Amino acid sequence: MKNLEEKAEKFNYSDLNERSREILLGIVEGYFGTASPVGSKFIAENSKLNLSSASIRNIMALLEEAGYIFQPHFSAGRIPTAKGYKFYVDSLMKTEKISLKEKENIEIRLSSSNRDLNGILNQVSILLSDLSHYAGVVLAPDMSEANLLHIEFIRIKEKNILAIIVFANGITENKSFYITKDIKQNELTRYSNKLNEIIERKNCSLDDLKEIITEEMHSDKEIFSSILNKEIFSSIGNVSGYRDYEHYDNCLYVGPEGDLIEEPEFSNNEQIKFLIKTISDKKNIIKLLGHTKNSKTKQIFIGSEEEWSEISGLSLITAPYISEANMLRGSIGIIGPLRMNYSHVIPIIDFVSEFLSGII
Amino acid sequence: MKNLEEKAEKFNYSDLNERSREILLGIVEGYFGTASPVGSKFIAENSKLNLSSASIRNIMALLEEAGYIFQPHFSAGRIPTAKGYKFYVDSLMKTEKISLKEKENIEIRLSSSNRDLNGILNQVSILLSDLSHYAGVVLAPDMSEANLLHIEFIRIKEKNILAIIVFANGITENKSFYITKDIKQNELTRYSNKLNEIIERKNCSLDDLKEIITEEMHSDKEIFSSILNKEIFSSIGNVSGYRDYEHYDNCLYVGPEGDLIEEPEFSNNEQIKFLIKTISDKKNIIKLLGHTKNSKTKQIFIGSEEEWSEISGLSLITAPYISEANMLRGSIGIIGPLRMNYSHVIPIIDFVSEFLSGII
DNA sequence: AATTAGCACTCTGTATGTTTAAGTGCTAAT
DNA sequence: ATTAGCACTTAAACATACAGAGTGCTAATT
Repeated sequence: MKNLEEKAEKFNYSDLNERSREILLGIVEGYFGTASPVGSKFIAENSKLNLSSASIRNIMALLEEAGYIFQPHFSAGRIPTAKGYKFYVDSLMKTEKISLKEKENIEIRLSSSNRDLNGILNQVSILLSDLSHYAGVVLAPDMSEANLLHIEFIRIKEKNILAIIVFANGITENKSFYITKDIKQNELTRYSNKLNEIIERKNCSLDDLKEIITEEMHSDKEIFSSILNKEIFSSIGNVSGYRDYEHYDNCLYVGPEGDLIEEPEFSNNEQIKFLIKTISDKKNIIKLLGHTKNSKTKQIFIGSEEEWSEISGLSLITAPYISEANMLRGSIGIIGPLRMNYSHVIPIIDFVSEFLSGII
Repeated sequence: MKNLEEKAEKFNYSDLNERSREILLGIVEGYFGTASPVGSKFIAENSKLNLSSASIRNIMALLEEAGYIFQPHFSAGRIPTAKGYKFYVDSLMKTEKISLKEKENIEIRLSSSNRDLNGILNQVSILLSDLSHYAGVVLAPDMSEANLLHIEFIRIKEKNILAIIVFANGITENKSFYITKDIKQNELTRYSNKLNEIIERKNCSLDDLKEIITEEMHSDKEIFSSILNKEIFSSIGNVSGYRDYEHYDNCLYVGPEGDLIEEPEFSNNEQIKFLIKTISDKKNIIKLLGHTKNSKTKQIFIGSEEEWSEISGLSLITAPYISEANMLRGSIGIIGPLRMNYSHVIPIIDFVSEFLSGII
């Protein structure tokens, strides 16, 4: 059938014609509804197109040849491929508007008085799960560039110091560490007073502070020539575990996946196990969310054998959140089946990422 | 068969005779190994008892009548009931000793320099999962009775204050809140200096501090008659979310359940869903861990239809951890199948709870 | 009196064959 | 260019047969 191949070759992103688009849309949305393969008869009866099932079949053969849909077995209907979903999301889908009720829900749940970073991000992951009925995930921001408000050192016991770092947005980080020589509390206090004075004067980030101190060391030798600088600052230098993948438990928040396992694609035992393992393996999800954190726009990862195989059979919708004032960057996402309700989930992701950007 | 009933009636905890004990042990351990019902022939061949399968069958009928074992269907072997497991754990089991390698592993992984409570408890939950190959859970302690080391108030913005509370063990809590009238930073500093002076003098807990302030208010009106006391103290009064079940996300840490779903009891789809939902529903687990937190000893919850039905089909082994010095109390646990490797898991729970008691 | 060999019986799981329903691709007619 | 019609393919549902595991009971044995 050379003819078929030739025709199919023309089916790329730019020039799927109106009829093919309509049929692909019918297959994707039909599959969303029933979770089972969509046949030509169904399309013939349910689409605007006034065509017989036989004509639909001809076009379906083309769409299959071009890689947008496939048959699980010979006499079954069609299911969208990753390419098919992608085309749907990019060109066919009409996103719903987020409802006022949902908006209010989000605002109420994220306006708690708690300003602890852990608490907020954890809450967001749960919120995303609740709203989408899939699994919400949140990647914590790297705080090293955020503006500081206050630093405090407290002597816990001999040679053991606790650093409390408060950022301008009210978010705090604690870090305890050991030094080689004991320092009394009042000396620590003098040191932190000095740092706070610099912070107030210069309105700077942790990274900035490091540089400034190196300069000022010369002018105020009494305080800055001690072991304080070297040891303390190398310890508090890497707050917010994100940089080291060793401690990746601290930088990814995963909401409950309870509703997700009820989806029909997870009625098979192997698939449910793959789902659980995929969600448990934070490394992969961090990697994908990392992509988005460093980009500036929403991204959609559709897992297939060829691309994003680490989430093969699953879809991950992500968006970055950015606090301009503090240079904070992180990302949020929702993990669901390929057959995800994209038009509902995407506005949620958009709104939450925007709202989160505002409050951190 | 009146005879059977009469004999079975005598089978209670105290007087299972040697032979019955041996057979029950054989069934429990046989079932541990194969995950499928154990028949009389298997016992006849694998136990010390030199009896024919027919004799074994007679006793099995008694054990069944007494409720220690049951048959999933007429011509199947026997499976222990919850009562059977309980008897095994209480009277038949010989616990293994924890290996030196495991001990070292635990010590290394819990000796990180990070003194953040979240970090430690999260790490423990993961550690328990890793060691047991089931799901580790950790209930956070209620900090209201722990001795204080330091309190600090920082003005974030107008009418918005951040309280940093450092406990004597180096664990910190942060809480941001709003007050009705703005207070300048230097007044806040004076106030916290006063509190820290009391803390140093009296070596007290947050609850104690509340009382002391009420007394001292009269002697130092300038500081203590302000709105500081009423508003600030009512805000920092309830640290550590444990008391309010609303925020139960903050007080339970659940380790990865990845290995657990590979157990043969979860090959059925409904069971795997029940497992995921049970583990996701933190409320129930908090309730059970709460039992142990307030008791002083290890506890084993064996979920059946009648008892602990919230974890029906699962087993939860728990132990409290207690820091005598700070009056801190919490509990840890491992969730697994009924057919759990109790003799291996129990020493792990014991060691980890003891070690954790030592470091917090 | 306790134990056991032997046997009929029950139930599950697997293999096998049959039927039904859904859906296709192709050809010939419109 | 479209469609009606048809032969073909496959999965799923159902029925049947059968082997295997394990039981309870009875009669024989120790």
